[in-house]
Amino acid sequence: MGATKSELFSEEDNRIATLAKAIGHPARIAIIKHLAVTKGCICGDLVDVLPLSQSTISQHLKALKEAGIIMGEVEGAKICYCINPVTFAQTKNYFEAFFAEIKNCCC
Amino acid sequence: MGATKSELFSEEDNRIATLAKAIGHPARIAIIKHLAVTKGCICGDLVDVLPLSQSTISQHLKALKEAGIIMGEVEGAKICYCINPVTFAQTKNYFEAFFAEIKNCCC
DNA sequence: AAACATTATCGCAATATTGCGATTGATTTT
DNA sequence: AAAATCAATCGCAATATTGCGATAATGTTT
Repeated sequence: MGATKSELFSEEDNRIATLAKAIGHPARIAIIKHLAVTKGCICGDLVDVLPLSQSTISQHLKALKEAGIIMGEVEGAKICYCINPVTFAQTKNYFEAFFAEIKNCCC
Repeated sequence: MGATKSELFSEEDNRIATLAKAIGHPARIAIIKHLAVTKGCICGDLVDVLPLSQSTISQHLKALKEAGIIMGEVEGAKICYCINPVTFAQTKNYFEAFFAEIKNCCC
């Protein structure tokens, strides 16, 4: 196989897993942090800051965009990427709810 | 390639990425939730509850254990898995700090 | 219009992940 | 001791991810 059998799990479990997976790479963490500090920047800026090629960074941006964590706004030839405030707040809430739901322990 | 170049990123970014990655699968979310509700159970119980094979669930348990999110205690032939309260609290803190660090927006 | 800047995408290779059945090793039960 | 239970691991196949260079597509400058 190799593909996650997401149809076997709840919407909720899939949603938080998808968000966590999107965050689950150091480059994407670094991208999110940089977007937060700069309050939005273009891909080229990230290429200057991160030790990865342009095509690789573009792919990570795509992954974050598909998960709904960031968004891009066209500004002529450039695209200004920034954290999507709405969905990022939702993401935060999902994680908070998840961690609150656990808070138990142990054998 | 195919391998993440983690040596190029900060300890902190790698740590949260590793934790997020461990959580980034619906089966592992479901496992964590079940361990929380039952306050610990054996692999066989998870096999009864989840629509995956024993070997697959065993692998997911291994992944969660390696990330430090859960731990296993030998009880004769059985192994009682439960959330590791210490590291889980740390995980929660990491995510809280990460989300707090962002809380900005946008272009 | 030509040169340039910017970013997405394609094609490729290497590696990782997901999932399963079968087997193994260990403990319990009968 | 034999049979049964439990969970880890091996081996395999399918798919996904990571990363890069090259190219394409679009807009900007000169």
